[in-house]
Amino acid sequence: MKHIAESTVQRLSLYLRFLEEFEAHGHQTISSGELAAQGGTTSSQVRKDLSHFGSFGKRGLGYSVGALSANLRKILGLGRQWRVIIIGAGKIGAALAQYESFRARGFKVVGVYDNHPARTGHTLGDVTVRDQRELEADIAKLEPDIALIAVPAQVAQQLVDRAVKAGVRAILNFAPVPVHVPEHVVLRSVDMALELEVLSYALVNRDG
Amino acid sequence: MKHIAESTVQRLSLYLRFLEEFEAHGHQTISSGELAAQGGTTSSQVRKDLSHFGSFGKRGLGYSVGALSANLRKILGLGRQWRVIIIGAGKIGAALAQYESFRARGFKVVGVYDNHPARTGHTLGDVTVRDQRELEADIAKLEPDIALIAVPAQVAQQLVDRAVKAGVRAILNFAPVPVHVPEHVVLRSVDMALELEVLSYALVNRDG
DNA sequence: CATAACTTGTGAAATCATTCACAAGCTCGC
DNA sequence: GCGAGCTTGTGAATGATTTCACAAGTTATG
Repeated sequence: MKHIAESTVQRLSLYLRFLEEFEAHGHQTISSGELAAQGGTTSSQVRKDLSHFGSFGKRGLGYSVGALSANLRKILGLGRQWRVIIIGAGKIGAALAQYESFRARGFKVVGVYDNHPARTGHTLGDVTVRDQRELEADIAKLEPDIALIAVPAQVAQQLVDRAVKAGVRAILNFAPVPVHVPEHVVLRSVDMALELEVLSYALVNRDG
Repeated sequence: MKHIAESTVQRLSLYLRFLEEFEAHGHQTISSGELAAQGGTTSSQVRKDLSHFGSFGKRGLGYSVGALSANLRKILGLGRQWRVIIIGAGKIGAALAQYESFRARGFKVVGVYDNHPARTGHTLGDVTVRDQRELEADIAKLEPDIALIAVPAQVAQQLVDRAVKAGVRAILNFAPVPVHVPEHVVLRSVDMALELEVLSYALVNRDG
């Protein structure tokens, strides 16, 4: 398959959410224009995005809400439950461990790790925070697909390295520092401080 | 000034961090290649990014670490302290209220709001959670520049609308739903569930 | 001073993403 | 069954971003 832009994948994920809302409201079909309006994009964009994966609509009618959701779930790999561990049980890590939208979308937190004795042993959601020294053994046992990194910037890279070495294939980094992973590992980052700086730039440089 | 791509602004923000680290290590100058290596980009990219704003380097030598940081801080609008309010004091909102990297970068949390009686009155960092009914009056008084939205998806849009109507000019949305703002307001979103779905896609569609 | 070794700044080229525009297909009403 | 009214899927055009390639400027050395 030809390479798909990351921005396309993000939009597919949004489309799926709107479809689920539509489904809940009992709608049977939806047009590219309606999907576009929700996500703040254009109908052409929606059709182009979907066209990379096949023909899901009916001309003159639109898309079947149920069928398109099913296809998007398949494309996005959401047919299964993904196993997630969280490294770092500070404020952010703890919040993520209990974040309802993860569970709702099939991402199950199977482990939380910290190296601070005051934090281990406590229960967050339905897992107990364990010592970071258990990380490698637990990854071997629990076989998580994804690790969320929620530790201070200075130690983020070394914990990414440990998780990757132990077999994790995808990393979502929340530490405010870029981290590096080998070719075969998928990486994304959420840098909240950076987002604020982009807002700062926009406030100071109102262009339009 | 010609319009600057958002991706450029994000990179500038990263460059600034590296420069500060370099500064702390006592280095005087840095080349575009060294800056690029840190951020996982190319030296051309670094030079092109900076060239939109002026000529900051010396041929043959590189960039003065101190001078370039100062310029980037000015470009990004980080010379001042920004006032931030957080709407929603659940797990995520509470974690954001105490997030050290915000403060470190000049973003000061001046108010936190929730409509849940069990949450109001508690102190997070150095502000006390107040009732959401105080929102409009407080915005008029505190004049925050930026509002972080950390409420459930169903009520995100209405709180964005209230904040905007009361005078907030920039929104950082953490609710897992797209929200809409008028022309004159700056908006960015952090959608953590969506990030996981992009990872899911990448894991299922290993292309390269 | 001349040369070697670097490094910037920047047009031009290449790549990537979005928008346009329209033929083709479907449904409905009569 | 036919025309009117929609809507998709998609090549072509446009627009945006990144990479390339190199002239020009700087430092260091002898």
